[in-house]
Amino acid sequence: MNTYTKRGVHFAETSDFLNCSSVTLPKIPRYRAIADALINDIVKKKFSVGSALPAEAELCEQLKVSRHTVREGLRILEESGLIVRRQGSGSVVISDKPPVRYRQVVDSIEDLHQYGKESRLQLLKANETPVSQVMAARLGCASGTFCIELQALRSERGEHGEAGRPFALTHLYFPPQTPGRREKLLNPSSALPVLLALLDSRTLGRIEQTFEAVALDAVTAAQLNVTKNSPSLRASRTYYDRKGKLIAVAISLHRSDMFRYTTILKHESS
Amino acid sequence: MNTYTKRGVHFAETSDFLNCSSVTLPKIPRYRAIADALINDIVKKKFSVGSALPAEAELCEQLKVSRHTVREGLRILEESGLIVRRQGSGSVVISDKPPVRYRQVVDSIEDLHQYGKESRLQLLKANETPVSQVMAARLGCASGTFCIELQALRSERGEHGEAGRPFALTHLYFPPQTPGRREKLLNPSSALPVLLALLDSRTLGRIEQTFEAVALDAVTAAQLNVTKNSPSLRASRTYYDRKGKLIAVAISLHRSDMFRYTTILKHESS
DNA sequence: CCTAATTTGTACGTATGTATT
DNA sequence: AAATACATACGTACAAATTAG
Repeated sequence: MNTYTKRGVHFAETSDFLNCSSVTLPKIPRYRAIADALINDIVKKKFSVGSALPAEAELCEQLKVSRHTVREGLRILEESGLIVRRQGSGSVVISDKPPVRYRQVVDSIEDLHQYGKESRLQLLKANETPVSQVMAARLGCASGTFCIELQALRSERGEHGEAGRPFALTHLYFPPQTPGRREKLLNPSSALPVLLALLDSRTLGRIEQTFEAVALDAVTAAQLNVTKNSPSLRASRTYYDRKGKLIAVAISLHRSDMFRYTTILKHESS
Repeated sequence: MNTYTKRGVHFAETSDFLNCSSVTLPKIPRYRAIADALINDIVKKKFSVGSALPAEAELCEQLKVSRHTVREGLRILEESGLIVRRQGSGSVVISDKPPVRYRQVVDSIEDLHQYGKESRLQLLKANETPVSQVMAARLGCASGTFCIELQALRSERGEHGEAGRPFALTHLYFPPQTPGRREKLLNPSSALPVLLALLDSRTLGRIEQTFEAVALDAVTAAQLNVTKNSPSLRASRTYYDRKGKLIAVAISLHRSDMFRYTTILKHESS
């Protein structure tokens, strides 16, 4: 195949099976056909990951279509995560995997936690403790420094808003905070609003959650009103803001008979 | 606000703070401003869910911009899941929630199951059984009809490819199949390839998975080499094809000390 | 059932702005 | 500073789907 280099990046000629412009395809729009051809070229390694696609103007010429049509096609590749487009620079291939993906969409934090509106969060404790070695690693602070630890209980909501049966006990750990926020987090009356603000969708950028089954220790079992060694679903979540900075680590233990976690994954429509 | 009805749907005037066309905004493109204004109108309930947005041509007039610009703006609303656009019909508001979403992306089925390449799947049993009432509901077939049940064990992969310690026991249930596929699934030597083909990314459209903690019964505990009543992470998965037809139900029980499930959710960049 | 009007989809052309090289 | 390349934005025309009558 014909290849050449321009402005420091490697180029290649596009697939030319589109140039048979006399053939009128049944229903597929031109921009879709262009996208398919380019995707085909990428998965067939005619454009390797890291190399640039021909410029839009060049594609127009090669494919004998308007720039609008080319851009519409490139948009598909961009949305599929195959290329990135940068003004002044060009379009660069960033992946050669065909766009087969499944995704779980979570519309809100409440959605993520799946506790539902029929539950009630109650703050049990708020204190400052020296972090253990394991937690230090997870919180990204030196072991021995003081972190803020909150303990909260989530219960069914009764008819009149009072707490019903408890079903989840959560330990929350915060890395060292600014003095103002530290005060608020340690004060039981102001901690909950601050907590909700910190874990709000406007601040959150990424959440990592891990599920495992554990046997409950005696203390936690008592708090959840079950017998010692009952099986429990443990959800460990690490919250990061949009810049990637760690906000908090939360570890929740659930009564297995009252809580389960469901996700729905859908194939991305092409 | 001024409202009117046309072609059976309720309309309202758009926010007019964009009409001050003499004000040149610093950096925000016009299509973005139009999108923001429309989103604002939707969350402020000026357009209620289920009602139609003004036609593109009308928006052009109201906002004094070209149709291209309006369409670019509407595209943002569509990608955010706030509206659907239908040729010949119009754009209808389908949600008034601000577009805050998190997504988990799973690139493949292996990714979904998180067993890794260091594991080995071994078929234990394959038989046909009358479905219980609960399974009948889940499989969408009449209770009493025969379904195919497979039992498989997933183990660590040893140095030479042999099975190491087992860590997951999976029960698979298939609704009544065509005779040909039924034979293959019941034959231990051909079942695995068929299974993998059925749960391939080309056929799968949707997966629903639920996690909960359970205490292992004596039989399963023995198969996983742990003591009875050990806590176990149970993953129940229902697989559907792209048309929404149920393919199979799988229930996996895991050794809690050898398996946990992690998902990473990222905020969708706007 | 058919026709006309409406509305979005596709596609062309052109010009200018802005970031990168 | 100049050339290159993508982004934004104007305009026009026709196609295809839907809806109204």
